[in-house]
Order: sequence, then structure tokens, then C-alpha cells
Amino acid sequence: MTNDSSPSSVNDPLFESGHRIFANKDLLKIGHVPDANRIVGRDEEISKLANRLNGAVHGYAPENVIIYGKTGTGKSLVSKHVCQRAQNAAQDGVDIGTAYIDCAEDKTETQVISSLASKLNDKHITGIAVPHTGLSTSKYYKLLWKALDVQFDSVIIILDEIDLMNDDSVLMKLSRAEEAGKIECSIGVIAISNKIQYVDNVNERVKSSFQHKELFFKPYDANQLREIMFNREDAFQDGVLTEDVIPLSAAFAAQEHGDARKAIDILRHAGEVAYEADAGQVKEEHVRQAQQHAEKDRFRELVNGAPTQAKAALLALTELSIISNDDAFLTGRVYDQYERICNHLDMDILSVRRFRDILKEQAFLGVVEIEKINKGSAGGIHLENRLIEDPLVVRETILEDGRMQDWIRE
DNA sequence: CCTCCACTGGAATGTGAGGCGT
DNA sequence: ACGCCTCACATTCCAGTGGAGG
Repeated sequence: MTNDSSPSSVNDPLFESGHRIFANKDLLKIGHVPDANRIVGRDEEISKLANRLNGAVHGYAPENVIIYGKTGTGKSLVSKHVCQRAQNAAQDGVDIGTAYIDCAEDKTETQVISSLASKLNDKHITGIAVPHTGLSTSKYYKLLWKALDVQFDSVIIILDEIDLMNDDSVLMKLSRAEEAGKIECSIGVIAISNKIQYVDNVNERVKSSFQHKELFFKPYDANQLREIMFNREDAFQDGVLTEDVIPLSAAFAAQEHGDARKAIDILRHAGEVAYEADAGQVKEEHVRQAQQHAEKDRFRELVNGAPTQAKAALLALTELSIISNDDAFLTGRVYDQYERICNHLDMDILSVRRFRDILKEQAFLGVVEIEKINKGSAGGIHLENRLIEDPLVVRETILEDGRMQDWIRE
């Protein structure tokens, strides 16, 4: 959390001293944690979370919390912030430890426990050395318990992106440790997920031992996004931003899910676009370009990352869109086209039922749009599938896949 | 207001890959 | 090497759906 260092530059003419556009690009980095007074519109969430963790400050057990919310709604930020405040607010004689784990990096039980042990262990106090690798899971647990007992009365552990962790038994073991008498120190877990259904998929045994409260983070609205970006205005040189840049970026991001990360991404991109265009100022057009760029990138990633069958389904939809004048098609029609494509490419043909689910998945990802229509006595309820992006662009992206290349329209 | 169409979507069940303990 | 368990993906079956048109 030491991002505030300004670049100390030795003047080398090869690397321009002082960027024309950016003054301190670090402020636009993803992990950047702003000062407390710069956290926008999350007061309620902060105080709710603090209430849950209140126990820790007085030396007894904090509650477990699962935080839900879409990406870029300040979940990690608020968690880190509250932990820090809890640590500072701890009463005399109460020692609080905090640790932050990103489950995108540490996906397995062993990795999580080993990271926790090495983050929470202070060698000078405990005399324990935690090797980064090489021990069995249970040994890491033992090291962790020991480190906790020696140093802390309670610990707060943040498990970010917990839905990416392949093993949920960590939750159970952490919450059971104290009642099982393995440690004296009490543990509170803040689990962060952007999937609302996370708990539904958790193993029953884990669920019953991991008693938790839930907290929902709402998306930012355009005003809050604007304020968030104004707070980081110093990332740019004075006077470089024209006045409509931030409001426009905010509007773009608000249209999607009120994602602050995205808003800042757009802002940074706009700066880069302006720089590359040799412009002296960041203008509205640069924001628009940046937004389009981001949109295309996102889309490419989605399509490229889709499984082969999903690509075939999408390809069927693009072909129909290109051939016909309409842009929306009933599932049956898309399925026919899909069958043709599969035959041509020598792929397995999935059942209609499965095919529907694949399209639905793509709709969830925002690649297609599905509308329910009712044709009455002429055929009851149907789904109409429509591509969200330009079919020619989608087609091109799909055909980048080697397995798809054999498909040439007759 | 009732019928009726043809697809929708939930549930049960099957299958194969991968991890785990022995 | 072996069976056992879990998980993701896939199929099969079928009751449910809801507005146009009588």
C-alpha cells in the first residue's frame, strides 16, 4: 500500500522528463487505494462492514462476512480500508492482524494457507520461518496456527475473488479452528465474490460451519463515478483534461454496470490515445475512441475464450444475420444453421436443449441478446436470438479459431 | 374467455476427466 | 495401480407457458 511515491527522475533525454499528458499515472492503477477521505459513496457499506468486525477491536470474535457486488463497486477497497481502520482502532492490549489474499493468484487450499502464514508471520516475534513451498498442507496450517497464537488476539482475513478458488474447505477450517481448540486467536473472514450465487455452490458441510452475514454492494451511479475520477485528476498534468472528459467517461461506465475500474480504465486509455495522437489535451473524441477500443477488446476476449461449441452456435447466428435482412432469429432456425455448420466442420452436434443453454450463456456474457416472444396459437412461446455486435466483426473473430476456419459460406 | 400451438426450462440421469486416499 | 468421489458437461423427458385467434 505504498503507491504514493512520485517518480524520482534522473534526466535522461531519451526518456522525456515529465510526461506531456500524465503527471502520476499510478493514480490510475487498478490496485491503487485512495485515502479514506477519497472513498466515494460507500459510507453505508463501510459502517456496515465495520459493525460486523467490531468484535475484533475489543479482542473477541469478528463475524464472517461475504460481500457480493459486481466488479469495480469498491468491494476490495472498502474491505482493505475497514481492516486498516480496525487495526488502528484496536484497544490497548488487543493485537489485530489482517491479511489480504487474492484467490485469483492463490487458488488452492495449500497456496492460500501458505500465503496467509507467510503474510501474518513476523519472524522477529515468533521465530518461525515459513518456507514458500515444500510443506504439506497440514504443516502450513500448523505454522499458521502457531504464528497467530503467538502474535494476535484476532485476525481479519480478506479472501478476494473467492469464487475463483477451487476448494472451499479453507473457509470451514478457518472458522472451525477456534472452536476446535486449535488456537486461542479468533478469526474473521471477509469473502468477496462477484457471483451472487456463490454460496449456493458451496459444499453443505462448509456452509454450516462458516456462519456468515451477507453484504451487497450496489453499482456506482454516474455522479459517484464522476467524483471518483475527479479525485484522481492529479494523475494528469494541469489543464490537460478538457472539462467534458470525466463526465463522458463516467457516463460510459455507468451505462455498463457502474464499474469504477472500467471508468478509470477508459480515462487512462483516453490519456494514452491522446498521447499517441500527439494531442496536447485529452478531448471528448479521445474518450470515445478509448471506449470503442475497450468495447472491442472485451468482445474479442469473450468470443475467443468461448468453447468450440459456443463458437459454432455464434457462427450460426452470424451467418443468418449476414444472409438475411432480419437480425433476430428463432432458436429453431439458428439450430438448423448450427447443424449445417457442425456437419461441415465434422463436429459433434449437441441436442437442442443444450444448444438453448449455450445461447443463454452467451446472452449472459453479453454477446447475444435473447427476447421472449409469443406467437399465440401460431406457435406459443419462442426465443428470438440477436447478435449484439456487428455480425461481420463477430464472424471475423470466430474464424480466427483454427477449428473454425474450414467454414466457408457457400 | 377458452383453446392451442410448439417451444421453453426444470429435473433426473448419464458420462468422462481429474483429484484423493490407500 | 485401484476404486471412490466430485464436477462439468450433455442428454432425455415432459409439464408449463401465455398471447393470438376463434
